[in-house]
Amino acid sequence: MISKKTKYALKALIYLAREFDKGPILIADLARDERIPKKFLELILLTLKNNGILQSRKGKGGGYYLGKSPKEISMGNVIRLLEGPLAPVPCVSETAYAKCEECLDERTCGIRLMMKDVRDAIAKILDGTTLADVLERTARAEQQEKGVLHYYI
Amino acid sequence: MISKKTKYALKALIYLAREFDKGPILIADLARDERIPKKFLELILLTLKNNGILQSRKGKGGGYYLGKSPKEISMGNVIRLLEGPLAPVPCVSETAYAKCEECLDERTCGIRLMMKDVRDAIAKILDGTTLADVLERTARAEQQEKGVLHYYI
DNA sequence: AGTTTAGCCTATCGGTTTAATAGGGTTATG
DNA sequence: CATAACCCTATTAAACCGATAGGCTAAACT
Repeated sequence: MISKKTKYALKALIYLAREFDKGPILIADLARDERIPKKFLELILLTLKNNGILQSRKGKGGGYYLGKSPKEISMGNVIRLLEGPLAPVPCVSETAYAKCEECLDERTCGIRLMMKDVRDAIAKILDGTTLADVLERTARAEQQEKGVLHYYI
Repeated sequence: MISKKTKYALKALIYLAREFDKGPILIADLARDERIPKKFLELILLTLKNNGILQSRKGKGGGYYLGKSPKEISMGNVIRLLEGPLAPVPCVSETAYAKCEECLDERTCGIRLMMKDVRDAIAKILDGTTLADVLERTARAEQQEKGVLHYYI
């Protein structure tokens, strides 16, 4: 299960994507609208900024905004920043490989082979989905909901 | 990342599968051979037993053994017992659904739609892999290693 | 220049989870 | 009936999570 921190980050990014090209957004506004503890959100936005996902401006009229287009921000990238590697065991991670201490022979470990499949499946989806894709799916689902509502009323 | 507890469980199951139909195995032997803290292993084997994966016999000549054939033990089942739901967010879990507190409209949440894909991909692999499959992949990898070794010697 | 605004940074805290240990209790078998 | 071996509850230390506190720094407007 992913942490609240990561969920907050994703919600913040979606919020900022919706306001893309409309100038900086205040932490306070974002926190209020998405019901995220302000001080906690500060830390999250800061790490996103330090990793090139976001940019910021200080002082009056400042705030946070996307550092690049929603099409260039992959969910895999964001989740790795906040949650760590996608792999279920360190010995199959592509971005943060580490030997499993308790493993005797990594090359013939059956668990590892299975977990590699799992990691690849997760990475394929998360690295292949951009912030723009998430927005689009949301918009499509909203359209569909409206259609269903109309039908029943 | 999965916990040590789950890794220990998987190693223990593989060990017991190798000794399938050869009578009960002592916790102490398993702990020694797989380098798992004995008391910790006791708890793990107990929960596996309480969930029908293992069986045990008490008293002299006792020990643990598989409750069913390796072909009937799915990795998904085992991992869920020790690690909890496979889903990355509770709102897409099939076995332990729960509403995400912070979610305003679940039906149109783009994150949820993406996470559902992730869950399905993970579940497809883990529920589709049995203990017997893991043993077989290990055996195959060992054969290949031997072949490579032979070639180089 | 000075003041306000708003992000930047470090430290801390209570609560929960993880990994491991302790210490007996219970049950079946020889 | 003694003993081997599993069964069960409680406790611990360390790590992590979610959240908060409090000041620092930089930018902008007057």
